[in-house]
Amino acid sequence: MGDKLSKFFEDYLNKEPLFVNKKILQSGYTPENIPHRDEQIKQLAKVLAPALRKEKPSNVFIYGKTGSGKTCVSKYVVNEIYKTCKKNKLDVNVYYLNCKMKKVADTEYRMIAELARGFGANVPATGLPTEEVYKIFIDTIESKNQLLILILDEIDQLVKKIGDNILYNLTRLNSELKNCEMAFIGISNDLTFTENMDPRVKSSLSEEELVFPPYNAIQLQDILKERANLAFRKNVIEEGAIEKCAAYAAREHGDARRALELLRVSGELAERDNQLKVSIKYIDDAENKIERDRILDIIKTQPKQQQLTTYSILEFHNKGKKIFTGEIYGYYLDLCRRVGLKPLTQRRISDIIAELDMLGIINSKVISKGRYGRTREIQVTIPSSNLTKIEEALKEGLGL
DNA sequence: AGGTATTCACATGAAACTATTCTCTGAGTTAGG
DNA sequence: TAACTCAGAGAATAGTTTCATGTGAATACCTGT
Repeated sequence: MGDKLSKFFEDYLNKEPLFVNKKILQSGYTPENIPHRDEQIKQLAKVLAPALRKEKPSNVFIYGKTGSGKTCVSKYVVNEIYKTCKKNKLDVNVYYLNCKMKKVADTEYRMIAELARGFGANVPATGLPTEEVYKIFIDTIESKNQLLILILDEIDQLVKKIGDNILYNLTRLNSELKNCEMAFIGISNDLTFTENMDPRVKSSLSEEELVFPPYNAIQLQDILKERANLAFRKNVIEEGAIEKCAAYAAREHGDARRALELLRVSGELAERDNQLKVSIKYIDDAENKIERDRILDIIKTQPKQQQLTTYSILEFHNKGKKIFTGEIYGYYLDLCRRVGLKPLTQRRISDIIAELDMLGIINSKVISKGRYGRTREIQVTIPSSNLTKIEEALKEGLGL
């Protein structure tokens, strides 16, 4: 037994890995070269250029679907500006903030607190009035004469959640600052985002606008090839694999992030199977695995009540009938009794079902059954190959 | 037959409540000078 | 008297409950032919 294992490790070590540098395919990586975004880079650079003379550049709004290079390009350009400024001893600072990150910047308080922390202040997670946090933030940045460039990624999410008040406050802050200035780069996935926003905020925040079109399959191929060259050893990718990755991602509005993830996971799977090459079949496997892991992760980290709801839905799904809210609630009540949990109201379950829909675990649509009322018709979108694993995870989590 | 009115079974919204986490403040306590 | 402790007040936030209102179309109910 021990022999076998040590041989396994031995083999593992001697085997040439497929990857040279896996980091290059991971999502946080900012490449040196961004193909097919020259135009956008140039435009953004043009807008931000005044920063090099320490004048406040216009605020910019960047739109585009997920994985169209928004974050990548803005980080890249801003970083270049930062470097140049440092070289010329200009006090220009940049800060990147992702507003969607749970528990970090998804409320007004947390966002300002996070910004303040980013510039060195010490802000507690709770307990202070929001006004106070604003003051701390102002004080910290005002301690130096500087120009700030703030990248607010995915603000549409934040605004959707807590309103556009926060943006108004931010832009207004600028006029209260004596010592320094702030420029904003807002990044949004939602193209219609500014439409129902306070016009005052809109005009001051989106003085300039950039739209990132989605990549097409050919462009995705270029991106993948470039990164694959850096990330993998030479010639480990089978002919056509890259093309397939690109095609899959292109099908989903040209999401480069997805394409890269697909390629990375394919590589990981191939490596695990001791293959010398990443063959095409691994891409299908990878797509399956990504989806399964995503759902499994969501479900495992859900609170018990959500798990119960999900479980109820899956049980009904197995019976192969159409599923409606009322049935689920009934079954859910039953489950609660069995597990010994205090059941929630139907109102709440209704919301939970809507949340599950948002997460892409199920597909629900509101229909009217005429005389027999109005309800949600629910469909499970999990492919059946993944269903059993997920059910088991649920059962285990619930102790059933 | 054709047109209205009902009605069902929830959806959807808003507000209020609960519980938790954390700060700040000031009263009371302690220990050293 | 300075330093420390500790309870209470006040904030932010997540997750719910309560109350109120909305709604699409299958049926029930008319109506005049």
